[in-house]
Amino acid sequence: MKFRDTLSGSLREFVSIKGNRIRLFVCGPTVYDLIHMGNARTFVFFDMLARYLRMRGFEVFYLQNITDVDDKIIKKAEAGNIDWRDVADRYYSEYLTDCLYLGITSVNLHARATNYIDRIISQIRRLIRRGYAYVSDDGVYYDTSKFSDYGKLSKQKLDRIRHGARVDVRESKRKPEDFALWKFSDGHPSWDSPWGKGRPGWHIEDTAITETYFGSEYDIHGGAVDLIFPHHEAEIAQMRAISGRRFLSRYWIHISYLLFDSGNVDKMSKSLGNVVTVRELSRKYSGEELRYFLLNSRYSSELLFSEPILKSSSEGWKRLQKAFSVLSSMDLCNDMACAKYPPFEKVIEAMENNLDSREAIAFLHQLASSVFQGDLSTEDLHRIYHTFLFANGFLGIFRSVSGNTEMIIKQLIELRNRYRKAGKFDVSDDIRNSLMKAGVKIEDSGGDTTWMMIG
RNA sequence: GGAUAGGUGGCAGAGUGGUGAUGCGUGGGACUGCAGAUCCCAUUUAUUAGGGUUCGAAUCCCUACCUAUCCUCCA
Repeated sequence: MKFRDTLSGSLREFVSIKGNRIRLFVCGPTVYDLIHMGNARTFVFFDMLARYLRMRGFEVFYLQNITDVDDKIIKKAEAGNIDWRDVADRYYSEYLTDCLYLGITSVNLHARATNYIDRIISQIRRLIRRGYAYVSDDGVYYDTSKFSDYGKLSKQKLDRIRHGARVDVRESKRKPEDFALWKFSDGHPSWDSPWGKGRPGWHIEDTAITETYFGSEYDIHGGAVDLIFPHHEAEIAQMRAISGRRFLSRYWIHISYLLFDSGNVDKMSKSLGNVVTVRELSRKYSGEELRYFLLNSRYSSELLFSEPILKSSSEGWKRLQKAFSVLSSMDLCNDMACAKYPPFEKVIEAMENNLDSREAIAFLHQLASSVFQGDLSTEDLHRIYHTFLFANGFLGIFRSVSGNTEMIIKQLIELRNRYRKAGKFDVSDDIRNSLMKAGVKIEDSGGDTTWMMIG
């Protein structure tokens, strides 16, 4: 398997550090608001990656941090006159709700920053001892001039950077590119430290968390492209200064932006105020539809979003979902591992080539067409069904229902067809409407009636 | 000013040297109690522009223009 690695800037064959065990870390949200589709793109992608790796036989420990102490959380708490912990708790739980909706099931551990204050302090102490950090009048800062590889990930040449291009430079820093490890503060929240009361800087929480579970080096670090500089640059500087190793993470995967076409085309972000939340969309679209839209693109390319675009994507999703429903109702072998009918290699080939989920989806569409065209051998049908099941294991784009529900639906459809044959269309239409209300869409074609879960 | 990724049909979006995937949309036909879906056919010269390399370029090189993003809030 190969994918684009940010540090080397090229496609690299993936080799794990320790056999079939993979340690994956992905930057999670700052819990001060609901997540939007741009956030979802990153989280859905890494969910797919973790699931895929597991299906390929790797044992993946997927760790994600939750930033639960941050200026934005504090600001929100002050504005609403509530405790900052309540803000963090609430939006953490909203985040988990959205993840559930999006079918994100692969994270082993969500690590909340405030549970790792001791480790954060320990890391800062080690950085100061090794001469990589200094105490200033408003906090403890990392001295970037001591770390020669600073800027390597983002390919920035520090002498060419325009300081303060967007954010004012603090005078308490020795160099503009130095970053805060600890911010002095008496208010809430604050913790005691050897240098004074305060709260951690943003970058140090991640290395504290990864060191706790992974040690100083691990396999894959993921996030969106806006975290490359300075966040991930800072993480590398912190951990490598402490460990003396060549790497923090062996591979870096960055997800490109979701652009929002709302008249102007910009990246979707809270600070630009052009967000569409997952919660909002959940009223009109299923989590599977949203996943389909997000995974039907290459992670390394920008993806354009607008409601009309999502809607047309959704039409494509319905076609695939229908094919899946048809296959599910055909009484085919359910055991994906069954050696007699292996899934087509094409799906794996697509994924091995830079995690190209959109190529996998395009192939499923080809299979769907052949299913609709008919004239397939039983063996082909088995293999196609297994390919759908296999792909769905990591794509998570198809809906299915429990055996009991399925039985009831089938019986209702049978009943409806009896009324249809008898010409009692008012009754049969009532049954169809009732099923529709329950999210079951049925269609008559030829002599058969097919059904699928929608909405 | 520096850096990164791009510019492909009406729309979204693949494709790194050998007539351009896939989905949506549009027009026509078949099927159909209705609805919907599906199938068939069509959408006939879609690769930002201009140069260059090559038997051959969306793909490699150069120039220009354009878009998004980063340069210490950000998924």
